[in-house]
Amino acid sequence: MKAETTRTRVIEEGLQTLSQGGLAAVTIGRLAEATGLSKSGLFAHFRSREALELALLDETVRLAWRNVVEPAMRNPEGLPRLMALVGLWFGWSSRAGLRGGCPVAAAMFELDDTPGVVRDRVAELDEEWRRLLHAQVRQAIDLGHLHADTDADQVVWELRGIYLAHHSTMRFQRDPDADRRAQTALVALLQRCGADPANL
Amino acid sequence: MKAETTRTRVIEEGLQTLSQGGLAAVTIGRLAEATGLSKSGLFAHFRSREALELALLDETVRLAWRNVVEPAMRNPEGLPRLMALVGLWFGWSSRAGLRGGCPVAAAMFELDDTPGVVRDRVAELDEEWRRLLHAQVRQAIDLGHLHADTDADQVVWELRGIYLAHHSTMRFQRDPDADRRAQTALVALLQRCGADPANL
DNA sequence: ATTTAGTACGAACGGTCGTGCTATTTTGCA
DNA sequence: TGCAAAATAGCACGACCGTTCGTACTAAAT
Repeated sequence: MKAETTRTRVIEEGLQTLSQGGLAAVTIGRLAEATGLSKSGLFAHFRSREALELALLDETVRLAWRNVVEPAMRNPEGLPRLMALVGLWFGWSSRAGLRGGCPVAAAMFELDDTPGVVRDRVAELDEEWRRLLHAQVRQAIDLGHLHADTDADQVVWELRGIYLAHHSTMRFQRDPDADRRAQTALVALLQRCGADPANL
Repeated sequence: MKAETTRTRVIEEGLQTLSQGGLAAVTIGRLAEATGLSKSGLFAHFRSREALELALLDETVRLAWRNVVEPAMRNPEGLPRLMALVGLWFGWSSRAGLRGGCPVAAAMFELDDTPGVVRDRVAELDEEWRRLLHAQVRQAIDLGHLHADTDADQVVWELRGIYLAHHSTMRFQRDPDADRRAQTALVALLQRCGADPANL
């Protein structure tokens, strides 16, 4: 099964391209050249461009899980875990070794009017992520780390806003202040929900 | 000068395409077909694809100015004008007659790793917009509508986050709750800066 | 030892892309 | 009304797109 090696190489290379230039930049020709394969040789591994894109999304999930979710889950439930999760989330793609930005965020803006299987998958990932965030906020509320009347959905929504602002500040403006600004916004959001400032 | 008419028609059609599918979707062939021109006939108006893209960005600015900035400026200085500006900003593209999302927001995510004149222009627009927002926040502070120690840059940064979250909620998830969530976040942000709740 | 499956290649397909060059039509003015 | 100029069409180009095909070579299964 030498294919596994090759496939992995292709997907790793493709993930970098996806991260830097979005889905549109992942063409079979360029990917073949970058990996030293022929177009048809590479194509045989996926049998369609759509399948390649889905494979790349899957790999993105695995990467994010390893780099964000798993380490965050090692923290105690409630606010500490939420803080860890969000802290690992913001800017995770560079720490995961990607030379560009978050593939899912980019895909969301790229596909907002392009129906299809890939868009559907991205929507799924986004929803799963929101659910994960929601669960942590919920737990923080239940444990009394946040006000009982906190609107968890609103908190998740605003966290996404901070993430997107961080993403675009970092990747488009290339302003490293993004981290500080995001941290400030995060602390303000959680304090508004009654978090003890000492735990932020 | 029949050209003016035709050019206007092309740009209007192109703006819809740009709004719905991003810069990548604006191809000379498709645009020619949509306007009933020949590829070369349309091409003659702009002499390069880059020039066409820049022309579309210019038109976006004119549209945003008419639909967002001008009406907002008719409000009294300080917090009222800031509130009007932000209110007109969120979701402005649909109210301006575009069938898709904000062209600038989409371009920012599309071009984050693609250097060139177009990217530079988008960066300029983004910066000008932040300056405009900043000026309004600044004025609200000077007029005592917001706390004197308010960090105007931070406010602008978070406003952008709310805008992006609103944009993606509306256009990708197609969730009309976006308006309510954005309003909630906006009110919270301004209250944190000492705005009188009666004026929100 | 022979068949089978996996892996990769080169060539070619119909399309679309942006961009030139040269006609032809249409327009606005003397 | 005639004519120069402006506006548009027609056609061709090279490049790249995703995809298919036929064909090797290799490793595993029979």
